Amino acid sequence: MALDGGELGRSAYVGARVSPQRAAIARAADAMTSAFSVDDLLEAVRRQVPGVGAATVYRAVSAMEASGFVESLGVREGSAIYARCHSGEHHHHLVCTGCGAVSDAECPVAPERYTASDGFRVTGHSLVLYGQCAKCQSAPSSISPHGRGGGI
Amino acid sequence: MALDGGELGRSAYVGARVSPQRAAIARAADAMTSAFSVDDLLEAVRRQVPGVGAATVYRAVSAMEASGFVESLGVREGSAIYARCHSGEHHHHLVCTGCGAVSDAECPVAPERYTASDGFRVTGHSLVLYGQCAKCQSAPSSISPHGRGGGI
DNA sequence: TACAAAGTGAGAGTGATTCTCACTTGATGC
DNA sequence: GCATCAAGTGAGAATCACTCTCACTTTGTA
Repeated sequence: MALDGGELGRSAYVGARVSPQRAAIARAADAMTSAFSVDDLLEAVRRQVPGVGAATVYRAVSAMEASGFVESLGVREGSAIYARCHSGEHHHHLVCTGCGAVSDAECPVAPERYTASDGFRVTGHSLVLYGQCAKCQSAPSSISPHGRGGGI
Repeated sequence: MALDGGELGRSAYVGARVSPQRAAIARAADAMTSAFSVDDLLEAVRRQVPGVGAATVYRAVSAMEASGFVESLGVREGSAIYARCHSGEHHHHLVCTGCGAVSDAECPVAPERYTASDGFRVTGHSLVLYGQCAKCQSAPSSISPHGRGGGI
């Protein structure tokens, strides 16, 4: 990303004020190469801006999620995890089960393959892809999907 | 489902003991027509077996999830929600945003459409489809997907 | 510069989930 | 039928993520 703090802040908090704390939170989120929890983010932010409160980070994460700057990937070890969205388009995330690295992926859902049972009209979906990044393809896994992930 | 309590219990708790409490929990889960929280399940079970502890239901839900009898659909209003899986095959769930009704759906993910970026090898995925059941297609929605669900 | 709205930090509160422990029950072998 | 042991149970305490409140500060705008 080639955005400075101000640009980053404005794209992270669309229609809201960008305080120094929020700018730091956006920078920290942007710097994350893997999926992160609010706690990870808080720790990273406090390295830049000591004294930032947990409530501030929770509020900022909600705002960034509303702006599409980050996306929730579900829950890991009891806490919500997020990933930075580099694309404004509809897309999903590939999460490495080895190191937690996240990258954006095109949406592989083929709407024509829905079984239109019981008159159900599908309007949206939530998808996370799990697998292994190039680095981890010989290492054991540490993150598990919250559903049964197997068998694409 | 045409399974009696014992059959149901054995399919819900593969390789584990089936106590009367667990059988009741499996029956209650089986009777759920929509997505349910542990609290919903606890309430339903207590109508059959008063005095069942919350910890027992949490343990039973974990066991049922491990057996593939139910599947976690993520989080709604701060608590985990689950749906009964009627198919042992790889499948997903259609969740009605109006009434919470859940039905099984074939997997609409087309593996050939992955963008194989950075050498990432995809081994699994977690997908929930949102929309409206036939009954709700003229009513307002109440459940929201945890990610941005739009734009299939 | 003044002002209103929005953001902040601290800490208490809430609620879901897990853990512990003494007790009970089920499965198994004899 | 009985003994044994592992697994399950219920109660309640503990934990932890997250939210809420409140007094104060900062930001954007006119």
